[in-house]
Amino acid sequence: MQALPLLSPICCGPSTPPLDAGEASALAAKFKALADPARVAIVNRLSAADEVCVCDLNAALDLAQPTVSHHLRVLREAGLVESSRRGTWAFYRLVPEALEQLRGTLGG
Amino acid sequence: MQALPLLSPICCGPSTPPLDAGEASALAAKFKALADPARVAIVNRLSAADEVCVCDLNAALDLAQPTVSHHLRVLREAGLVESSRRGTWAFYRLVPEALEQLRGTLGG
DNA sequence: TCCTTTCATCGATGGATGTCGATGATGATA
DNA sequence: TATCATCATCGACATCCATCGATGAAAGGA
Repeated sequence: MQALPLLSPICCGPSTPPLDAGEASALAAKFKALADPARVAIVNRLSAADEVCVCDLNAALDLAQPTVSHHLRVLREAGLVESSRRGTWAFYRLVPEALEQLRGTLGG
Repeated sequence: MQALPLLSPICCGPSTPPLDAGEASALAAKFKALADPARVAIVNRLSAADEVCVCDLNAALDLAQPTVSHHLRVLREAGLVESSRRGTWAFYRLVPEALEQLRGTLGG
């Protein structure tokens, strides 16, 4: 996928078609992954360490374990985080490039 | 509101409380405003001009007029855009500081 | 005054989403 | 093997949200 500047003028005259629907949807999907307080909190915690055990998130988030698992899934499917298992534990970490791309989208 | 780095380590030990719930909600609310393809497309169009007439958005977006009005309201209440009326027409423009703050939130 | 245009609001509806208890899958341990 | 801990999935439920037709408000023109 190419760079997707929202603020850089890749368009528009008054009759120019809007941002390609597929690109708009893809971008919206990533923003949607950040559109929940619990997921913002998760990303915030992940940003402070290389990886974080799900058990720590469960302890920190004041939400039921299935709920945390659901939010992690949303973030994972959006490509913002990735996970790996070591033994019984699952560890999650950010995908910095994904956040950086989203950041680039916001201008600059 | 202070800077809200998601990627900058303002926290966390394993037992550190998560990002303040209020701040997480406020941030999530702004991301939620961008979590829809139509609103991404609107912001994209606004980013290409100082201001855009609602009539142009109606023409460009392939959505019913009340739907566009709804999305503009969401963006307005999130503080990402602002509007003014001149005669019969309403013009919308971005609030660059709001987008810039959101951008700062994503790291960098 | 009457009509048209522009835009916002209202009300209804179908679909998406957050939440959690129950259950399942997998690995560690005794 | 039996048990326990960790985490994902399932199913149900309540709430939120995108969408649109109908209507209202405000301004301009005939």
